[in-house]
Amino acid sequence: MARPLEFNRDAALDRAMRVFWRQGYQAASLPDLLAEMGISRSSLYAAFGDKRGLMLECLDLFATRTLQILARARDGQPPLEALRQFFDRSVVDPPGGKAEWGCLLVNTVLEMADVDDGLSAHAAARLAQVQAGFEDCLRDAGCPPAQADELAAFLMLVNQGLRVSSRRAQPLQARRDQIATTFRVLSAAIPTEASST
Amino acid sequence: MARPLEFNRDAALDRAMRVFWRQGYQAASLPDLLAEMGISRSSLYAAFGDKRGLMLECLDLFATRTLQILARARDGQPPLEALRQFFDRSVVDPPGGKAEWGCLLVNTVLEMADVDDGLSAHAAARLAQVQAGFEDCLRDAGCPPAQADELAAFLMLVNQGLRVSSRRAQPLQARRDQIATTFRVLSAAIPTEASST
DNA sequence: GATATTCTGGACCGTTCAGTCCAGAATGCA
DNA sequence: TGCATTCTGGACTGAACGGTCCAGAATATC
Repeated sequence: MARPLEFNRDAALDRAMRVFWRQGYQAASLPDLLAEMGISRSSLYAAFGDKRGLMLECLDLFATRTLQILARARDGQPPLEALRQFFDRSVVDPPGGKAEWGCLLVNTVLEMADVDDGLSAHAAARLAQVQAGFEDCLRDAGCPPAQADELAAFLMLVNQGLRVSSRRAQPLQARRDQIATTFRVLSAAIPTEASST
Repeated sequence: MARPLEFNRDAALDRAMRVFWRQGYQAASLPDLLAEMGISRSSLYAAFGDKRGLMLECLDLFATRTLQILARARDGQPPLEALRQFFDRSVVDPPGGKAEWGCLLVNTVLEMADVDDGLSAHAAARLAQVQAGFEDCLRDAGCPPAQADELAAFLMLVNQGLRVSSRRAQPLQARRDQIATTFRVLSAAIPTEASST
């Protein structure tokens, strides 16, 4: 009944996600977050509980966005080509800056393992959802279930590796080559109609 | 000329490396390190400068050990089989506990990117040395130079991915399968005499 | 055994952290 | 216009951080 306005919660969450994405959970201080989100301490604690709760929501948001990117790539395109496009996009799309930030889920799994197992496990679970998305895609491409499972795990392996590469100083072309190698090698292993090249 | 004894510097460094390996740079507090190393604050600062200097030495130690493992695997064994053994060992060898800690270099590249670029770059440079070791191995296996470069990058990609997997809750068998898939797929791509399977 | 030199335990420092709290600003309703 | 209610900036708190310092323990030489 009074002062119904706040800030835009979704926008603030999006900003917070970028801070965690770039700096990691521990190095993202409250002042860092507040400055980027453009709100004050009280507002953050009222809206998100605490730093850890905010992080959990950021992990969910990141996973949702990742799954959306995959779903969009699948729209009206052969499944293998969709996967290739997903990987290409993941390497080329810097969030705005000049340097890549990798994958928030991968970053968090590594940073928080043996530090906050709950956070690490939460990120790992979201990563498993993405892997399930790969598997779905491969079944669509004609893989028998057992092989779809195996190759989805392999694709997740490559995805994880790429996200590490993107935080090393490697030039963009090197990562593109790694993707090309992966799909060249992968196409040869799939007994269905292969994608281009 | 007086009190020449200290603690064993190498042993202390080895202990410190394990703490950084398990917990990461930021979460490893001085009390954590001192307790594990069994020395006191003064001794640490006298011997290693500061926390960051200690970390740099730990990164070097880890890289040296990793290269030694690869060199030992190459001894009297076909190069491709040596690579496979290197990966198998890296997955099976837990440092003592029940959970895997991944790779200190990979962990550090991710954790410290955009937080302490110097540390991240140092770890990345050591990772490049390991990649050069892969490349050397592949040339030995009969790969032409250009392909050795490409496949070494691919192997490093897989290595990075595996180190992430090992910090997720995935069962050991899943990671073994990922390695098997990788080498099955890799063998098909090498135009030399392939390794077993 | 005395002394000079080096090492070590632990108290101490300023800084920064995540989280709490309250006074005051802002708004919907009457 | 005035009140009830909700939001917000910023001061504040206790704890933990990395790093410094010094008094005292320990030893090689004489």
